Amino acid sequence: MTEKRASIGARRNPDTEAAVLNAATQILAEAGIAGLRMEAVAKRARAGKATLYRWWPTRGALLLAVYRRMKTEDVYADTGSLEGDIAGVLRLVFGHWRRETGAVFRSIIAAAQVEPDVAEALAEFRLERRTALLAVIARAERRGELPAGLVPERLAEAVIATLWFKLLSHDLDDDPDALARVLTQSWSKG
Amino acid sequence: MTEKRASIGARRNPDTEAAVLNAATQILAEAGIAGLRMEAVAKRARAGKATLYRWWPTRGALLLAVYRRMKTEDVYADTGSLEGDIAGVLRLVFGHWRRETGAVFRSIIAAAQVEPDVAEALAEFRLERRTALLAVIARAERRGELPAGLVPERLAEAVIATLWFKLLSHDLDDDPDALARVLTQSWSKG
Amino acid sequence: MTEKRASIGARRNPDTEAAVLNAATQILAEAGIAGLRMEAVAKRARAGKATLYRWWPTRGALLLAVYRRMKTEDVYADTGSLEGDIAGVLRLVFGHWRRETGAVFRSIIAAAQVEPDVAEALAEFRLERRTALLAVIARAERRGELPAGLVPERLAEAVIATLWFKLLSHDLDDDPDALARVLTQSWSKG
Amino acid sequence: MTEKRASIGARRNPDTEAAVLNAATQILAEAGIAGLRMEAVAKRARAGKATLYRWWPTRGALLLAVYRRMKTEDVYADTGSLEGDIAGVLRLVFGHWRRETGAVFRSIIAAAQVEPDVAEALAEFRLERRTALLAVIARAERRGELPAGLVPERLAEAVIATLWFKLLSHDLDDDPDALARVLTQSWSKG
DNA sequence: TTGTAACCGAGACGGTACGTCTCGTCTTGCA
DNA sequence: TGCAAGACGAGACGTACCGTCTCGGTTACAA
Repeated sequence: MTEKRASIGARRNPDTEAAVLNAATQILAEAGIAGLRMEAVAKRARAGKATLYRWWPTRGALLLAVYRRMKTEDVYADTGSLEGDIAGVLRLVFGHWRRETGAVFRSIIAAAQVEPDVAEALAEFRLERRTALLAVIARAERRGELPAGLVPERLAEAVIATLWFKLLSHDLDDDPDALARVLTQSWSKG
Repeated sequence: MTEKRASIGARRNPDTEAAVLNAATQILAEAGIAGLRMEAVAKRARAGKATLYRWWPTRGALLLAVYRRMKTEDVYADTGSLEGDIAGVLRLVFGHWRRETGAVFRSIIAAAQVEPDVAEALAEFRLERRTALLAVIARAERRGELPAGLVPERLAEAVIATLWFKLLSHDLDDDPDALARVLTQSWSKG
Repeated sequence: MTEKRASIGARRNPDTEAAVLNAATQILAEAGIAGLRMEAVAKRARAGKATLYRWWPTRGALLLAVYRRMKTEDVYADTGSLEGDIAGVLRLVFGHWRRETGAVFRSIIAAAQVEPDVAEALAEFRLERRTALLAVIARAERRGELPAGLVPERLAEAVIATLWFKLLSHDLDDDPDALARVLTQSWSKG
Repeated sequence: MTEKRASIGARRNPDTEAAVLNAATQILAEAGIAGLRMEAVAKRARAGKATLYRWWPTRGALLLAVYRRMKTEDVYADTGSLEGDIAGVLRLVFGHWRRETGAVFRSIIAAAQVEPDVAEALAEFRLERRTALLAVIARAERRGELPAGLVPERLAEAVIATLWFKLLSHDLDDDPDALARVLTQSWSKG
């Protein structure tokens, strides 16, 4: 990393952005969302407060930027069955959240209740996840696996609801297979 | 309202408690959780800040007290079928939340991510609801309605997950019947 | 001491008074006048705040009561000369103040700048001391020791001024003989 | 007056300092030291409390700043005799104190009993005055006016003691000439 | 003998001020 | 010329005491 960042002209300095996001990520890890103070982030990043406010006008904006940088592109593997695929999704997301991003996403849900821009971004995240899940369900449909009457959108939402609920309940160690079984109602097929 | 509240001796004054909870409820309605400042509550209730902190040491404690006072004892009607019963539960809770308590409960979920005491109380609420739902499911079991393999606790949790998700997604006007159908997998019976 | 003091009927309880003054004295010794809080005195004395305020309505009143209880009746010895007598007075008062009452009297002077009742009591103390000093000077006059033109009241005041000044300057270890020499102008006689 | 003061960059704003000291001076004049509350000063000066505490961490520091700004450079006139010079000093100081600074200096003496930084500043004031008085006495010595055995430092201290005593006794209207006569023992020369 | 009056400890009450903290805005001076 | 540095006004935070009050109980004295 450059020892001394400064202006690179009349445009955003990527070094500064990186320093700020790193600082915010560290602080989040150390002190949680309650410790994520604009002033502290600026100080730790050796950035001016004005600079911070210029690019991330609210705590929520900063939070979102951190999360976006952490988020990896999930690829949902094909296990050959809907139940297995859903279990895979749960396992994958729980894994990410347990390792690092869980606390941040939890904070985003909390912040979304207060800051409208975060609420908007959260809605967008939800839709993104929904789209990905619909692809998984469509795959099962192509396999002819879907029971009659199942509405893909409803199932996708139920999966997201389960994910959020487990995150907010601090219960990310629950069994993804059991959860997937409930969601896909496999008992009805026995 | 009493013109003059004050000490009634070396013990808690119920008038003061009522005044504080009323003030907090009003402020929550007017300004949301972000406007729920201890200072503002004390001022509006014409109570001293020390009094406030004596009985409700954190914003979360106050929030919980407000919610507890608003909460009515839900009685889940017997509709004759599990799907109908679950739909009834969703309809009832959505109704309450839409009318008044939704914003407060949303705030509680948000606050629970920061304040441990709120988190604890929220966990307790969750268990309470779970117990009530298990009673509904047990009723269905007695009717011989439950599919083989269904784990009541899992279903109960799925219902709560749906409730929370819809609350946090500001989607309390969704169709309870459709949601209940997904939760109880009625398609498998068609 | 009685384990539990309480009312002894419709009259003042001397045990309570003693407990309060003891508590106040201890607190003054430990924490100075800044630590002399009504609340702290009541707690330490195991007395109710109402009781405290009934008998000592202000901090100043309490301060005065403590000082009055500590003050001993000074007897100014006859050394045979005015200068010696004055030196004796200084030595005696400095001794008292150094040992214990100095801090309290300093607090009284400070409190007198704020609370009128303390100011009044301080004026009274001043007069008391003046009277005692005038007796010493009168003794010298009877010995024919007084220079022509000396106004006894002026000398008495100068002695008190010196006492106060040394107390407020935290300089109670200064030499009483040297001070007495200046006050009685012995150089003029050599 | 400027309508709106604010930051002038990363350094102290003299306008703010002036506003604060003006506010403090006014409040002292109106309500005395008991009314000199940090909160009130901040409000009246339209300054933030943080700003106040940044530059004047204690009430004593504020008091000192006010006094220093009020203090004028005393020039002690040469009357041709020691007694006259001392009388002049007393008259001059009494005059200042009567007009305006007396209450403030009294407050400083009181505050010095509680706050160590004020005590320190007071000691400094004392030394300053002592030095000025020693110059007056040296002038008399050059005139050959000083009695044998007179210790200039002792006389200087006696003058200061008299000044303080009269201030604390609210007796600034006493006759400077009579006081000077006692201090310089003119009776011994008659 | 029985009020009843004043005392007592306790501590809740509405308040005020404290000193700290964070916010978001603003200049300035350095690089 | 863009950024770090940080001063600024504003005001909420949680704490500490203030002086007043009511409580429930105790004791002494008057009726």
